[in-house]
Amino acid sequence: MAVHVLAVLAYKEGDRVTSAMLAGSVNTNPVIVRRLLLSLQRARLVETRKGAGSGSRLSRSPGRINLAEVYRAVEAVEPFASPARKANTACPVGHCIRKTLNQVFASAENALERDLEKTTLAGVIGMIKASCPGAAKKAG
Amino acid sequence: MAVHVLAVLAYKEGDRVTSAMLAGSVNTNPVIVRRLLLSLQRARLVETRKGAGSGSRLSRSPGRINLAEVYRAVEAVEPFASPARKANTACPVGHCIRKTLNQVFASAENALERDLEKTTLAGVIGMIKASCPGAAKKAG
DNA sequence: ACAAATGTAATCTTTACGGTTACTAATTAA
DNA sequence: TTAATTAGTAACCGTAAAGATTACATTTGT
Repeated sequence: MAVHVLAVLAYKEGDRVTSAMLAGSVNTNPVIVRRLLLSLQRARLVETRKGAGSGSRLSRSPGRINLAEVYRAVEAVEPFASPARKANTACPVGHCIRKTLNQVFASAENALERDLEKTTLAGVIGMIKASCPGAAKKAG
Repeated sequence: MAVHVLAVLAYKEGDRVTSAMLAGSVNTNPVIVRRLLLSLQRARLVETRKGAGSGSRLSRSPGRINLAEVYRAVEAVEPFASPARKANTACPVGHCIRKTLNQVFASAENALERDLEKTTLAGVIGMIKASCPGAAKKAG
């Protein structure tokens, strides 16, 4: 969803867009969008102003925002499940596996982010326009 | 959890291990382990037999099972959230973004799996033994 | 002052995952 | 052949996370 919102903002080329409009595109509720925008603000990806006639816009050009930044901004939980209960420390494997898996998963997540870094928001917009002839220029 | 179970099986070097024993190491319920083992069986990573004195073991040597296979065997949902509701097709971005994001996410997931491929179960066991002096050889 | 937006809290629903119990089916061992 | 052991599986519960919704305070522009 984060990428969707940011893509709309990129599409609007710096115009301020309200959470209600963004919610309309994502087909969700403005409050959901605002909560997401808070995360994106913290990551310095968007700028938001309150008040009449305001809204949000990208804080950088779409070519200078890559999807790894977006991923990190909204990443809620680890992509790999950690068991709810602690492993049995009486078992030698259970006792020591956590540290090992953390290493392996950190490496995998790093590989994921390296790949996401290759795509910018501008790239996403380009792909959308290429794959969808109708998406010419700013509409609703 | 899947990696944990497989690590125990690798640690036991081909001995058959019951779901109750595996559950003991992971500190969970045998039924949970059995459900997981079904996925691993479908992926031809473990062999399981019923009956007294039976249980599960790896169907290949630990050096020939990598974590990408494990990931694919137990992968339940897409790692990237898809919105519950469909995007608003009246918005040009909403209309066409899904296909684009699927491409990007497929690439990212591929990068993830390429990285996981680099680690085998034997590697995991080696890391555990290295990081944890107590994990010498088969205990409980 | 008023209208338009965001920030934010409270609550509800849905979904996924793990946990638990209970039962059936298969296989081994005595 | 009988009994014990073990996996397969269904049914149901509890919990946690994400989104959905409503409501309200706060800020800002006209």
